[in-house]
Amino acid sequence: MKTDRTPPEPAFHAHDHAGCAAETLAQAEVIVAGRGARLTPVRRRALEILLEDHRALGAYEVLDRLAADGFGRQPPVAYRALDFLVDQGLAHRIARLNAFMACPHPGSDHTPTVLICRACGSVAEIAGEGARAGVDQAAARAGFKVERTTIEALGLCPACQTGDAA
Amino acid sequence: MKTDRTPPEPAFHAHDHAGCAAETLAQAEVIVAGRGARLTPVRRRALEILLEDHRALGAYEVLDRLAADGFGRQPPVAYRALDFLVDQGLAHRIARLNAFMACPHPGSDHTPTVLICRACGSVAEIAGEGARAGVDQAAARAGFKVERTTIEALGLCPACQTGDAA
DNA sequence: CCTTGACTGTTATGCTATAACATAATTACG
DNA sequence: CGTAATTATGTTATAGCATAACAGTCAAGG
Repeated sequence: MKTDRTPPEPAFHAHDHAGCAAETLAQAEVIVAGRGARLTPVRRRALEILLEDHRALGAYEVLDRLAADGFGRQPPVAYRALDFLVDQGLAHRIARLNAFMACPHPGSDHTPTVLICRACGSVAEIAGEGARAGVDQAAARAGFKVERTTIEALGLCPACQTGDAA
Repeated sequence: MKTDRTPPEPAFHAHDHAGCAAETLAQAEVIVAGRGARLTPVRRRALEILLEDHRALGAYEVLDRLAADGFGRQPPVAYRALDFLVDQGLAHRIARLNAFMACPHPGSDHTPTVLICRACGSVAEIAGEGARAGVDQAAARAGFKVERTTIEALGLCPACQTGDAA
């Protein structure tokens, strides 16, 4: 049995994506069940859609896909499924993009840092504990108590640094 | 003449706000002039509006205020003024809130960390260099080249930590 | 059963943001 | 100056993101 976490640089490298998605989905099942919540068909399908690619998808993109699969075609259908996934820690909302991505290693409490490639649009999540510590420290000096952080970086992924650096 | 910067914890404390706003506005004039850009009436007024309070304002709030002052009443009026201010570093967009705040210490190149009080809605900007270093370091391990960061924290400001901590 | 609560679906609406184009003001320069 | 180029303002229209409110459905437990 395989219980170890994806290594801390899961992001922009070629990998067995079908396997990576399947594994994450399996983890999701376990996590949700363990909490007494239900990974219903819409929710599961929404997660599958997010897992198809390491990109961020807008709610309406997800909605279109869900509608095509026979689910409802109204915005709340997508937003509810996505909100559920976010609540369960199975997906993240990317504030800068008003979009959503699957969490590549759900279950562990974490403070994600999201890396967004401005060239190819791919999105990766890395451990943000270092950055989070910096935020906490600076906030503490102002007497502020941090509860949640949004840490996102825009830049160039490894593949896109060759050539189109402008 | 006073050219020194606001100290690095400008945020949630009582202060001479009229003076703080006036001073920031004066700095803005200098900065903009130094770049050959123009702080036109709408732009100046938009900045004044943002400076009135240490809060984040939505574009449409700013728009209403501008319209009341005789400027145009259509969204692009506000968005253009706000985009200008953001470009010049005189204001920041807060991704989490889809809103804007005046930069309390414009002119210096900085990586702001934005602190958002979920209780009173006040917003403060603190130096984010520590957090930024954490982001850069973690990103470098993934081979990602960071260009811009969005670092925002939601929590409780000093004043709101007494009592309503729930 | 049948009640309760959770889930899905709908209609309707509101908020956020930008494209595209017309007019006016400012600046640069011959 | 005066006129061309540029920049800024304003408008209409539309696109994109998100949620409130309500109706019907389904599953689990008493």
